[in-house]
Amino acid sequence: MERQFDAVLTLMDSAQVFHFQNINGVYAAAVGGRVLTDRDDDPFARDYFDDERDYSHLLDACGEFEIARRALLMLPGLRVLNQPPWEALIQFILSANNNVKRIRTLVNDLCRHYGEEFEYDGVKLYGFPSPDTLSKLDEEKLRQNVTCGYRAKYLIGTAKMIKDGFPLDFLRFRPHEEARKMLMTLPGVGGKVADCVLLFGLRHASSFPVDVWVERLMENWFHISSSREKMRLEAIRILGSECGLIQQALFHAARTGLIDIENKG
DNA sequence: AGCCAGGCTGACG
DNA sequence: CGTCAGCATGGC
Repeated sequence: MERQFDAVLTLMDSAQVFHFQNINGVYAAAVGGRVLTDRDDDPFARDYFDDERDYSHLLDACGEFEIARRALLMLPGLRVLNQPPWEALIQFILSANNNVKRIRTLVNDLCRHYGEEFEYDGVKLYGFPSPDTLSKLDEEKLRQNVTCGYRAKYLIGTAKMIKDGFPLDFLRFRPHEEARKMLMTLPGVGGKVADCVLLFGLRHASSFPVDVWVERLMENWFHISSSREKMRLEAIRILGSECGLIQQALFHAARTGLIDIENKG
C-alpha cells in the first residue's frame, strides 16, 4: 500500500510539522496521543496525511498565477497535513521570527521535556504537552529547558486560554475569517500564525499564510508591494477556495530555491 | 560580525 | 486605519 505522497518532502522538509524522525527509513512521530508513521493506513493516518483529497485539479486554479503552476508541477508529492489543532497551534507560536532549523529544535525540546513518551523501533518519540501541562509551567523554567525566548509567555498564556475553554477545535466549523479573528485573540498568535493553524490544523484550505518568502515572491512576480494582509486577500481572490494547498508549493519552492524569487527570469 | 528567520505586541500617529 | 521599535535566540 504505497501512498502517492512524498513522505520526506511532506513530513521532513515542508515545515508544516517539525518533530518527525527518520527511523531506519520510516518517518515517525508521536501525534494525537499515538505513534504515527508514513506506513500507517488506518483512518486517523489517512486523514492526517490528507489521503482523500484530489490535488490534481489545483493546476486549474492557478489562473494568472503562472509561478504557482510551476511550483505545483515541481512538487507533486507535497500534501497539506490535517494536524490536531493544538499541535499546529503550539508549533506555529514557536515558529514566529525563527528559521526552520531552529523551530525544529524548539519543538523537539518542548516535547522531550514535557510531552508523553512513546517508542518506535527502539527509538523514543515525544508528543506535545497538553494545555493543562503547559499552562502550569513556570516561565523561567520553560525558558531554561526550551530556549524559546519571549515566546515562552505566549505558550503559557495560550495554554491557559485553551484550558479555560477557548473553543479551538470548534473553529474548524466556523467561517474562515471569523475563525481567524478568534485565533488572533490568543497571545502569540497574529495573522500569519493564525493562517498556519487554520491551514494545518483546522482544515481551512482557503487560508493563505504570507511569510517573508511568500511576501518576496509576490513582490517580485506580481509587483504587489503592499502589506501582507493585502497580499493574503489578493491571493485568496485569485487562487480560490484551496489557495492554501497552492501556497504550500509556493512557499517550499521559494524557501528552498526551487524557483527564483529574485527576478522574473 | 552582522543580518536574518514560516512575526507578534504595544505605542503612537 | 497604518507604521515601527523592541524583542530572544541561534543559523549562516
